[in-house]
Amino acid sequence: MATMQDVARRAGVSAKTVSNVLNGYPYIKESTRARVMAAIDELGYQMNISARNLRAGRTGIIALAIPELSLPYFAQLSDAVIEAAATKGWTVVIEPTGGVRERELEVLSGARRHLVDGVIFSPLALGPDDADHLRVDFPLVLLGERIPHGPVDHVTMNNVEASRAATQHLLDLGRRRIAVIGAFPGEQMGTATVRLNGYLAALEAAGIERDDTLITSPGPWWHRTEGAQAMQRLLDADIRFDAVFGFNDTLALGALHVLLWSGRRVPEDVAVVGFDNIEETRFSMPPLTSVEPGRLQIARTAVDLLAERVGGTGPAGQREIYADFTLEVRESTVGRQRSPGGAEAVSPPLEADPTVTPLDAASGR
Amino acid sequence: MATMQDVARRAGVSAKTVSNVLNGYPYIKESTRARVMAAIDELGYQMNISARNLRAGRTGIIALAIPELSLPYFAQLSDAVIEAAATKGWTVVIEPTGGVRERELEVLSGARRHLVDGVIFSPLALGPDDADHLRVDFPLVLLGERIPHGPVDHVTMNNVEASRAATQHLLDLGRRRIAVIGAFPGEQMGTATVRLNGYLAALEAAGIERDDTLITSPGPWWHRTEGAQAMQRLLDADIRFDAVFGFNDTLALGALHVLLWSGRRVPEDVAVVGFDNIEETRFSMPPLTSVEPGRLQIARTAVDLLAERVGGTGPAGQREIYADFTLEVRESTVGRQRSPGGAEAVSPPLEADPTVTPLDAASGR
DNA sequence: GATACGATCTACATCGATGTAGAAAGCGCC
DNA sequence: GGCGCTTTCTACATCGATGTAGATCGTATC
Repeated sequence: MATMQDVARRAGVSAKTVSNVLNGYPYIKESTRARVMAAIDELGYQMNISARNLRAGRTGIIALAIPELSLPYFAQLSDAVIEAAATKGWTVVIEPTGGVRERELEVLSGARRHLVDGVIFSPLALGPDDADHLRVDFPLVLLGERIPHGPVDHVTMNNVEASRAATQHLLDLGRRRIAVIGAFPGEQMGTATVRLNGYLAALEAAGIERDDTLITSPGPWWHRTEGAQAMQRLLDADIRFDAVFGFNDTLALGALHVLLWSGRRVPEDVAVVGFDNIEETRFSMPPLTSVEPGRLQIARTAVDLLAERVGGTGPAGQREIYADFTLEVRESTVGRQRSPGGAEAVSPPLEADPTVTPLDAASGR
Repeated sequence: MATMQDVARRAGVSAKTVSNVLNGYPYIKESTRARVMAAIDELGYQMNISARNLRAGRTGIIALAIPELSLPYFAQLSDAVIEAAATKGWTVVIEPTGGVRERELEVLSGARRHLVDGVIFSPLALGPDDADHLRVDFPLVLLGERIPHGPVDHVTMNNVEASRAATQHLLDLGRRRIAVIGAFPGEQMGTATVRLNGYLAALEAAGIERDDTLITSPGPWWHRTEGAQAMQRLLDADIRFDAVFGFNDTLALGALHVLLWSGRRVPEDVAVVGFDNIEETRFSMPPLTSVEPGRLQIARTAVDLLAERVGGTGPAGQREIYADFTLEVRESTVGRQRSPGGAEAVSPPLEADPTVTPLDAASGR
């Protein structure tokens, strides 16, 4: 494979001049630049990244450490991070930790310090007590709410506010007995805790008393099946409610399914809200109202913060940034909104959604 | 950061000796090795990957080019590839092409030739006519069925056989009118085509005549909603059928939903089969019988083949490898299988499944 | 005691791009 | 004619690990 030397020889200049051309050094005659570019083309020259990295002390690669790609939220987040990183000329390696404590600590041990310029880390096993482990000697940006006020830059969303808004939406619709699916008493700090707080805050502001029979704790697993079971228990216990708030979409979808199964009408009898705005929410029947956590913004912000750290710019202290959430209101709370044309169909609407491209929707293979 | 020289000085040996220790060179006195290891520990030395790569001409990184991480199949495949690569000491960068032709061609242009040792490529936009583009000068392994007999190593599953087996399973249950969801007449070659072929082969072997009213073409998008719509059209048209074969799981799940909604019993009135064995199939109600395409095997095989090419071993000609599929039989075709204990529940069974870890199931965040 | 050989270690060049320092050429100006 | 300045380009060392060639020291062999 051709090297910079080869190009230089062919263009009749020094290797450094080729380097200068490629790096946009200004003091180069147009004729020289043209000769160099021609030589590059003719030889099909491509720069050796390893050599450049060795010189520069940078690799142009960042790591994204997440629990698992199989979780839709993280898959979609990864897509967004890869895209954001690409605009900076960065490549991303994804490091699935499995949410295993040991492997999360390994991420922080810097085993890949030399491979990557920085790390974006979304812990699942580590908690507030592990904040000290975050004092590492490489650029690090933290995601999520497991470690609220650690010593590093942190991007998250305002879960409390988002959860409060989702609850408020239900209150605004006149619902007064709102069941919760997803509480997790065993948790020291995390998603379940903050989302419950938001829910309680909304109730309190509305002057509604907390009713613990409405708050179900399906455990740490937040699959459809747990949502379904929790809903079944509510129904079996004859608890009365007119709305359900699932702390993530899969819980909500599981609950939705059991509701319909049991003959309830959604949203007439029971309104349902989820959280995360995974793609499936648009395709459930009825489509599920959900909180969009600002995935894209989180991804971009995390990459930007990391870039500043890598570049040595940015303030001394750590930063906390909250992405903007939005509530995506769909039929599961407000019912069929008859459009002017008034098309009728059993399946959910098919309008193009900005985040749905043909590809996104392509075959499962 | 400490270099090999620093370690060498501290241990009182030459840099090369440190290198030899780290690379398992056999002729080293135990005492020397110990001193070196001690020095490494004391200095917290970590090897500079860029330098090693420059010397070795390898990077230890491979690229995985896929359409989108948001598609569950590819997310799960990526997880598997990352894991398989890790056992070889390789790191994976994922390159989402969006299924866009241009970006797929860019993958083959070798823009990252110097960053990665090889590429595993699952095309979506490219087809059989593009086979020539696959003649690249870096190690490449192809996945999927878009380009059946290209000039490079190829790992796929036997879609025809798998599809035939799924159909046969329905035939074995006594079903004779099997509706298909997922045909795609516009396709030159691809998943829809080969799976339809398998279906037709099974019918023919059973002496059942093809009935085109049973074969629906929901288009290139294979979401739940398309499955639901296709099923609705079948019902509206009063087509009679006793089984449904969805060419992927989301199509099947959408169809399943409409079936239940319309009052059909599954599987008593209609048996349903999907394809891909995505995690959700275990959590639908009833759980969905589906073809497991051998994801893990595909991932491992692809990495192995690539390793051979990178290492320069392996035969001259290209290889075609078909991963073993299995049919995961669940309630959507055979109904509730009463276990000896005979527990009864509305929700799907909760037995631990080897592929479901607590993490895999953890919160959506 | 000389030779051969294995075990153990080292010096040095090398991979390819780039930072540093400075050379060469052209131009304006006193 | 000499000085200073800008533009354009080059030589060389350097980043850190490793392949190559070979030095050194024992020990076994005859």
